[in-house]
Amino acid sequence: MNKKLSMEKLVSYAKSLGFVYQGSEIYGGLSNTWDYGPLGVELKNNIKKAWWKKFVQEAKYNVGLDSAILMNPETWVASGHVGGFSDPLMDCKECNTRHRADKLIEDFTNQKVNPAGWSNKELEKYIKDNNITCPNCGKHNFTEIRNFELMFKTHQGVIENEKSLVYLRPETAQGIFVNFKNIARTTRKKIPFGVCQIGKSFRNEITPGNFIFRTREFEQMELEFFCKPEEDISWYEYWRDFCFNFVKSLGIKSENLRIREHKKEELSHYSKATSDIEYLYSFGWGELWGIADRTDYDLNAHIKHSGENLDYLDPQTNEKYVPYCIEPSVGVERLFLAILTDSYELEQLENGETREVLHLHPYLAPYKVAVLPLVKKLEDKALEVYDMLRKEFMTEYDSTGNIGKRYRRQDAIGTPYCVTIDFDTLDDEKVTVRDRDSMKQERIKINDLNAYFQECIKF
RNA sequence: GCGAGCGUAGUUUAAUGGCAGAACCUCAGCCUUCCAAGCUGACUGUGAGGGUUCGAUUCCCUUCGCUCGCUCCA
Repeated sequence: MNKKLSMEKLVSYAKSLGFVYQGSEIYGGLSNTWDYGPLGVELKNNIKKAWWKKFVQEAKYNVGLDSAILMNPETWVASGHVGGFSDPLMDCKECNTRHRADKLIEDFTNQKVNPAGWSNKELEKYIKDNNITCPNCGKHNFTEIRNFELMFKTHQGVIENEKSLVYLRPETAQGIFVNFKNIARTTRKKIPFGVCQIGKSFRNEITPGNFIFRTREFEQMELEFFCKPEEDISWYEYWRDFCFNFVKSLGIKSENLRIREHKKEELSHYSKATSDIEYLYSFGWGELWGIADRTDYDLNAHIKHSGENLDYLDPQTNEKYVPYCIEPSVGVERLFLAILTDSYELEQLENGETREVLHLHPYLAPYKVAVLPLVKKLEDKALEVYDMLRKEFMTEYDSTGNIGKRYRRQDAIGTPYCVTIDFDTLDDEKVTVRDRDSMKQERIKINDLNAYFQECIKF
């Protein structure tokens, strides 16, 4: 049975093999940034490729998009990200707990006072005048209110006085909503249809952490699926199941996955229904994929704010309406972490030794094949095979140490197949193909290798 | 951001107010005909900055980073 990797072990494993390094390490690092090494970037790219294949190429309803990270700031006013989402927080200096100023007042007055819309000065004054105490320790000794701005800000324009404030997008979804009309017109798609996008997003999370699970810079893979308002629930269920099956098809074990339906109280302001696909990470169950029924909230918000008409005209019924939107949204890094955690095994071998194996789906594996001469004398022939294979696949070549050691090294980075050149190869043009999971071996003609591996790594 | 804890080679660790040691990894050479063999050698470290001291990896301060807890997560 697969023993769960501790996060500590996973971090050093990922680092020492070249999957994930700490960001800016030689300068002492930068909080919660991680760089993807030669193996990490392959795995990450393969995850994205797999998603794109299933959600864009194979799903007949969907098309792709790559919208800009920097958007007109009005976008974020319309979406509600600017304005309603910076919370006035104050810390109790006595017991070091943190509280929302408006909530302190509401609780203190039993909802008789509604501080919504108050300025920070007003909130602070009310708390001081009424001697509101900390609900945790009962003392009255707070810091000043600090607002937590969750969006990254920067400026566009090189000349100081022409600089205008812009934000780094906190979600890719809005890029899709503002292009709704463009896409509907140019693709001639009819409802229902969806738009897929992979891209970086940025959030000033207050509490990042758990390795790459929550970072301030992260990559999302989002689908915004537009449907008739009355069909939202069935499409919501359709995509939830679609996503769940996708995760399983990547090789993640079912017992480490579950679907959790959000209760009414936890739903966000825009959502009618949400479920999370959760994975059992080393720190416990955590959200992997969120599937939300965003209703017509976003398109309506942009209609109101921009004044543009984003109605959809149904060509059959001549009916005009604003479509509903189902959003499955997954973080690439979270999927990466789940896959890495799930595929790791410290296997007990019959001879009493152990080997570390990453049971990655061959489609996801950074290297598909490793070419290994049995001994150094066979390098010339091995390099010929290497030259041939690396035109088709990510291929590794290794001739150091003994053959067993090289097999183990490939097991540890998840390479599904090793090709070994031995002395018989020189006579019969056949090589030994060794399978990572079963450790079984098979003789195959060099000329048949490309076709053989092509079949093996299918997704 | 606050509180607590922690930072020694790529990784795992030992030790010390007075030469920082090991294992694994990596690299080179020898050897090696299918699952981490062996031999020889090499590289690499006290997170950063400042202070106390004859001398600091060790004590003090600052800072950066990591972990845990609290608040937040559109």
